Amino acid sequence: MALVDHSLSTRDQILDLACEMTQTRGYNGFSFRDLAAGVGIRSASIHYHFPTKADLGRAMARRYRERFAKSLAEIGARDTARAKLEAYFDIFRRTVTSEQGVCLGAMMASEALTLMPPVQEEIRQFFLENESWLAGVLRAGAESGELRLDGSAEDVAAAVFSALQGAMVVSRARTDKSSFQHTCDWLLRSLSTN
Amino acid sequence: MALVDHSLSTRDQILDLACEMTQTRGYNGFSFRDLAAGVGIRSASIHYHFPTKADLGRAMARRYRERFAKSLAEIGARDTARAKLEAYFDIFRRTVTSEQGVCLGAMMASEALTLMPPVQEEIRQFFLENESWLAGVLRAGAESGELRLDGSAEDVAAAVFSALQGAMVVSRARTDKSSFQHTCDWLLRSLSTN
DNA sequence: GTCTATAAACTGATAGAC
DNA sequence: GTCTATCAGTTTATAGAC
Repeated sequence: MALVDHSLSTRDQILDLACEMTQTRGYNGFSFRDLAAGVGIRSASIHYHFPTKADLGRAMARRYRERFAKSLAEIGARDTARAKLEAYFDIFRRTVTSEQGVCLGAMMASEALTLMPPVQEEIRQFFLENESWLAGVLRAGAESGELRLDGSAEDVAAAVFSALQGAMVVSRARTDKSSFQHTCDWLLRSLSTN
Repeated sequence: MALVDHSLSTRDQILDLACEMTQTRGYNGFSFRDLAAGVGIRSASIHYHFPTKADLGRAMARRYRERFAKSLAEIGARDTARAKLEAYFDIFRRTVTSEQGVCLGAMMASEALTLMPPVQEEIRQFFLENESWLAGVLRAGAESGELRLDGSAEDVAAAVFSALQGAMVVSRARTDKSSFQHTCDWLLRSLSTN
């Protein structure tokens, strides 16, 4: 578990560990003491950086969303729709394989009723940005003849996004971890014209 | 929240409420006191029916799996593959619309690292049974010419199941709740020959 | 079966010294 | 920024009366 990069600021170490624990155990599955033990300080010191757990939750969700937005902008520079989709799928595959966790957005959405409204809003925005980006990629791919869409770009984007999120969750309960990759492959086949 | 059928045995009332709270708030998002308050007894009395929370978790997971197996057997008697798939999707849509929650299996898989191994095993089995049933439906539909599969029945089953699970999670963070239905529709279109 | 009473551990959080 | 010390509230769980 819980390896932290001690060259980072304490605040970033806390944020990193909190994200990892949320993605693997859930927001209600770790405590300030867990964070303190991982970072190597006392739990009271966590409150200096994040007064309440809700503050920590909001900071996690916002940073995750912002980093994702940056990644999407980078991936958007690729040539083909297929290359963009593959790079996008790769982000989530790294989460599944390295951390053994699920998307922070999916985990927080699952536990949304136990979270403060500002955190819920960050997650809602995260989903919107992902589906909007995906819809753009799909639309362009369909117009260039590279992809075929069985429905509006928005609906297909929501379905593809849902499939990825679900594949991460399902993969956790499986001994055979290759199911995530199989679902990615199937999605690409379903969207391809040839 | 939390309306319980008082004509049932106390044990079943506890189980019902525990399932609902797990599906809406997560396994680590409710306490014995919450259950006691909902059922109308004291938290100590919960321990008479379920000595530990792990026992409660195992009972929830097992009952959910068994009820699902019964539903799958019933749905399997329908005529066409399409009718079976629609009835199957309906099970999950009821979860999304009425309880505003996600599948118990998905929630417990997300929080798996905080659960005892016997509970994890129930969830693993639940996923296997669902995907196996789905693969059977898809295979029969493909052989009869009703469906077209872009891949093995097992892989497509895993992808469809993932998409449904993910659609429930995503739907929770959305103001527009119709996204679940749109994903179901897209799945049916993607699998249909006409 | 449910109750009261209680335990022991843990939770998020604060005050104040260094 | 981090510490010690401490708080009030909550958690799962047990003992024993009714």
